[in-house]
Amino acid sequence: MIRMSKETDYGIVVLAYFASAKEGLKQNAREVAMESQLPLPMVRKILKILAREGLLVSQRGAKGGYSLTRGGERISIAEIVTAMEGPLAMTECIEAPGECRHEPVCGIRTSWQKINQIVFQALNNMTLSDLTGPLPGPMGSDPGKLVSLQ
Amino acid sequence: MIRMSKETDYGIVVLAYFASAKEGLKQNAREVAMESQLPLPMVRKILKILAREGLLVSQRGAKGGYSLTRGGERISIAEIVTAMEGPLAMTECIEAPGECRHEPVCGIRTSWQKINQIVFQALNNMTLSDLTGPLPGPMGSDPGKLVSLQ
DNA sequence: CTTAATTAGTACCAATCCAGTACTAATTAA
DNA sequence: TTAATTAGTACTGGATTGGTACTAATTAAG
Repeated sequence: MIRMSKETDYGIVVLAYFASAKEGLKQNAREVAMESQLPLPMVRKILKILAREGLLVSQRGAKGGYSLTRGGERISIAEIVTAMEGPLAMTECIEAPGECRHEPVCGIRTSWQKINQIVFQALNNMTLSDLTGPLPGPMGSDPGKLVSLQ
Repeated sequence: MIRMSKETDYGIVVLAYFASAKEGLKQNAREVAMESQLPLPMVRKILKILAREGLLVSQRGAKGGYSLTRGGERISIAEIVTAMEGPLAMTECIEAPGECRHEPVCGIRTSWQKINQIVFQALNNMTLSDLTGPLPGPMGSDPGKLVSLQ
């Protein structure tokens, strides 16, 4: 199954929450967990990752917390996915070239790279702001470009 | 990690093999396993699924085997993925609406549907023939359309 | 200076999922 | 009738994942 891990899914939910809140809002893990209805230990784990990867800035100590490093319109979904789970790699041969023992006789590795790239671009064309914008309705910073896909 | 399961990956490899062979070629599981360098039991399993899902036509009994039901240019990658693992669902709430307990308070489910759709369209725009075409070099029935994505 | 609150880092665990295998039944060419 | 082959299903060991626990480092406030 081609599926987002729950961790990544939650990461996007958490970031969408920050993006939809007042610009520059700082909140601690407990507050984020409350608001997003996600388990606190999980939220802690995710916030740490997002801070380490530079999508959130953290302040340690009492009255500490997290806030977005940039506006939601400047954070793509692809970037979040990459932060949570490393470079997008839909097959083993994308992530670790040379390790698949079929690689020498596999005629479609080049094609996998293209498929991977297409999916990446699709995720890269959507931003956090697109998620938190007015719903339902047209979405995306450039919906026309996306729709032209079909 | 957003990754194809090995089963799906192998399914695409196997189908690409059929598509690149002589039009209408019929081969049994053993032959396919030999050619594709994949484990025989796995190949058997995959061929069964692809036949059940209508991408391959099977002939049972001695001298039986499998062949493509259509030309490779009429089989999309999205179709293969769907055959191997059911409808593309990047999150639980896509596959089983109503089961995620966060759904009532989740502000981004509609967006997930759009992301899912974009990825699907990306995979739907690429066919088996695109995989087996001349490599290396430009690929796809309409490379320009794909490239315009960036 | 001390304390309490908070993030950072790491290690851990149970449950689920997945790649791969095994076995039996049904079908068919010879 | 036999041998070859696909159809269907069940099983398993190992990897992955969702989630937790614990300790160290940092900092605001009294």
